Amino acid sequence: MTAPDLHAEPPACPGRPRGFDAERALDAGLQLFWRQGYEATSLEALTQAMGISRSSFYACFGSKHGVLVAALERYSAIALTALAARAEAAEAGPQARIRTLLEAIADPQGGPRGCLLTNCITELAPHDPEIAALGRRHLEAIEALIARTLAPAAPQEAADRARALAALALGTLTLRKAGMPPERITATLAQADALMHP
Amino acid sequence: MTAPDLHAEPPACPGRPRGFDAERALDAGLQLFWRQGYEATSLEALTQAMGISRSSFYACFGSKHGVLVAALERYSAIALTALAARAEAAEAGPQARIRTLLEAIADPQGGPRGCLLTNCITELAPHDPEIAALGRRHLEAIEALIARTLAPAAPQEAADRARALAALALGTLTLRKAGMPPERITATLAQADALMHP
DNA sequence: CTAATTGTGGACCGAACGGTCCCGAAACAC
DNA sequence: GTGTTTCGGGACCGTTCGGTCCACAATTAG
Repeated sequence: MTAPDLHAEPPACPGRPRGFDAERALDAGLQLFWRQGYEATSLEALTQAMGISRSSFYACFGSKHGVLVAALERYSAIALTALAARAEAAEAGPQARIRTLLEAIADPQGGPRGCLLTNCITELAPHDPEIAALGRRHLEAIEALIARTLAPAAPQEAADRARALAALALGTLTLRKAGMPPERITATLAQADALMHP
Repeated sequence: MTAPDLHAEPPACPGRPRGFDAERALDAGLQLFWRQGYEATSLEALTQAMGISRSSFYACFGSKHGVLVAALERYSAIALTALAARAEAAEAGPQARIRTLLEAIADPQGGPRGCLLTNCITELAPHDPEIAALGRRHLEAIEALIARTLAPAAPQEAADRARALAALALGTLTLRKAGMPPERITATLAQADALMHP
C-alpha cells in the first residue's frame, strides 16, 4: 500500500535500474486524469498513457489513487509556480497583475478541461479527505498569492477580497465547461475590478 | 435507446400498470448521483436506491445516461423555481435579494455535495454535449434571474455583473467542497456587494 | 565469472460493470 | 370468466474493472 520513494536517485545498491522516467510517466498520467477524470480513467488506459506495465506501475506508485495524489501534488506545485511567475511578469500595478492572475486561473492551459485540482475536488473531495486537504492547501495558496498581489503591505486584511476574486475565477471554470462563449468569460472576469478596492 | 414517455398517465389501454412512482424513483436516483457522481454510481446501487428492478429501469428510462438527463432536467426545474421563490420571499430591495440568491446558489441543500448540475458539468460536459447544453441553459437561467433581480428595469444591461455574481457563488461551491470553513464562505459571498453597482 | 537483486511483460484473479432477456405474475378490456 | 398486455425479479451476457503474481531479463557487487 505504501509507495516506494518516487525520487530515489539511481542508487549505489545492486539491481536493475528503472527503465523509465517516473516524473515523465506521472505527467502522462496527470494529463489523462485531467482529460477524463479519475473514475473514468481505467488502469489499462493509464498504464498505456504512462508507457509502463502494470507491474512497474504498482511497484512505483502503489495504486491508482497513489498516482492521483502524486500527480495532484506535482500539478499544484507547477501551477502555483507558473501563477506567481505570470503575476510577476505582468505589467506593474496590483490591478493589472490581479487581472493576469485571474485569467491564468480561469484558463490553466487546460482548454475546456479546466483546472485538474478543481475537477478532482468536485469529483472526489466529499469522499476523500486526502484530496480535500490537498485541494484546500492549493486554494489557500492561490488566495494568499492574490492577497499579496492585491495589498503587499497588509495581505491579511485583503484576505476576504482575495478569496472572492479567486472564487470569481473558479466560477468561470464552470461557465466555460458548460460551453459559454469566451467573450462572456472575459467580460465576467473584467467585473473583478469592482472587488479590488476595500 | 429511446426512452418511453415518462409522463404517461395511467392509460386507457390494457396491461398491468406501473407498480412504482417514476418521479419518486427519479428523485432517488438524483440523490445518488448527487452524492456519488455519475461514473461512480453503479447500476446495482442505482436500481436499489430507486427501488426498482433492472427491467423496470430500462423499460422506463432507457439507460443510465437517460436517468441522468431526466434527473438533471428535473433538478434544474426544481432548483430554478426554488431560487426564484426564495428571492421573492426575501426582504425587499435588490441588494438583500441578491444576497439571498447567492446564498441559495452556494448552498443548494446539498451540504458538501454542492450543486448537482455543477458537479455534472465538471465531470461530464467536456465529453457530453447533451449535459453541456443542459448545464448552459441552467446557468443562463440563473444569470437571467440575478440580472432581473439586480436591475428589473434594464436586466440586459446588468448581464455582465449578474454573471460575475453567479460565478462568485459557483466558485464558493468549490471552496466548500475542499473543506473551507463556513464563516469564510460567508465572508466571501459578502464581497458580492461590490459587484452590484455599475 | 557468480551471486544477488530488481525491473518488466503478461498471464491471471475474483468481482463488478452496463445492458439484455425470459418467464411467471398481475392487472386491464371485454 | 377469457384474452391480452405490461410489469418485474432475477438469471445471464460478454467485457472490463483494479489489483496480484510469477518467470525471466537486466544490471549490479564482489
